[in-house]
Amino acid sequence: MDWQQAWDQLGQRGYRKTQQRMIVVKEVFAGGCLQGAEEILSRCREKDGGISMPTVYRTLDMLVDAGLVRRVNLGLGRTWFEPGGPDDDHHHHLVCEQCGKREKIALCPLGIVENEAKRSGFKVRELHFEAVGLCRSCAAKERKK
Amino acid sequence: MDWQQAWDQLGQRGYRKTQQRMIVVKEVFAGGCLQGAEEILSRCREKDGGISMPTVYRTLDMLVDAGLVRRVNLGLGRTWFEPGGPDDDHHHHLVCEQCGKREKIALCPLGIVENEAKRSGFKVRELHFEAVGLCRSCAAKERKK
DNA sequence: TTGTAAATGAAAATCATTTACAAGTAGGTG
DNA sequence: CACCTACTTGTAAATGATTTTCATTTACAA
Repeated sequence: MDWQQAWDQLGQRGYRKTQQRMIVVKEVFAGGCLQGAEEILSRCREKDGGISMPTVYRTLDMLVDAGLVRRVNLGLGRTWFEPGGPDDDHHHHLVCEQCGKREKIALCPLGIVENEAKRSGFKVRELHFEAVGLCRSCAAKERKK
Repeated sequence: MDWQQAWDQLGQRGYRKTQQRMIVVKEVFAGGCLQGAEEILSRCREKDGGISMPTVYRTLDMLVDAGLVRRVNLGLGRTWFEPGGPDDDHHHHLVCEQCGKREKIALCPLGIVENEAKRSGFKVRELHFEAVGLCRSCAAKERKK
């Protein structure tokens, strides 16, 4: 999905088509995975002029609500965003607690979780699934100490 | 493990045995799973008198470091703690985003994640794995709207 | 063009968590 | 036991991401 399709979807949901929102939507869809709000803000400002942080957050909220963007939580006190719905090819990460490097991991337990959840009538909306640890090079450095 | 064993372990690690730390350790081990720092603080104050928030956090940090308590992140802007080491019978949760109810889930993908991670030399230390969604009763209410 | 509900930015508020620092204390030493 | 000193404590302030408030502006239906 490109930003224009997302933009149309927002329109269909009754959101007003403002200049600022368009800028944010464009930038989020231009970026890759795991974009921070701060980073999105500065890219918006660089390329397109005035945008405020609250507007970035508000637009991200509506994109997540609309199922156009995923909110990713790595348990490190910050939130990341990436284009794509919850059912798209979402993926998870190995996060190095030393250097912050993030590696994609192919594995996703969403299916089995949904099955398990179904038993108690629980409806899964978001899956937080990230492994924190040490990447190869940081693990090597650690061993030298 | 009961609180006294944990207490001994802290001693063996060279931590000083202060009144305040003992109170916190007692309370954390008296509580169940997913205790918030705020909740731990107030229980400590109720039963044992003066303790400050920084001391609670500092003690929790050392318990986690010592592998006696787990830090659980549900991606909801807060951190939970529960007695038990990372390798004990740790478990994961279904978290209702509406009413906050948390159900244990038997499933744990730690093994397969470790395998997957090993391929790139990544050493897993902590697994964040929680599903957020709607519990049966909140899902029912949602449908009525 | 106009009215109005929705959206905006600046500044302030939140809220969990952490830090700085002065005052207090555990626990080894003589 | 008295003393020393590094480790701990509590208070108050800092932090940092995110959210709210509110006066001003804007999209868009009529």
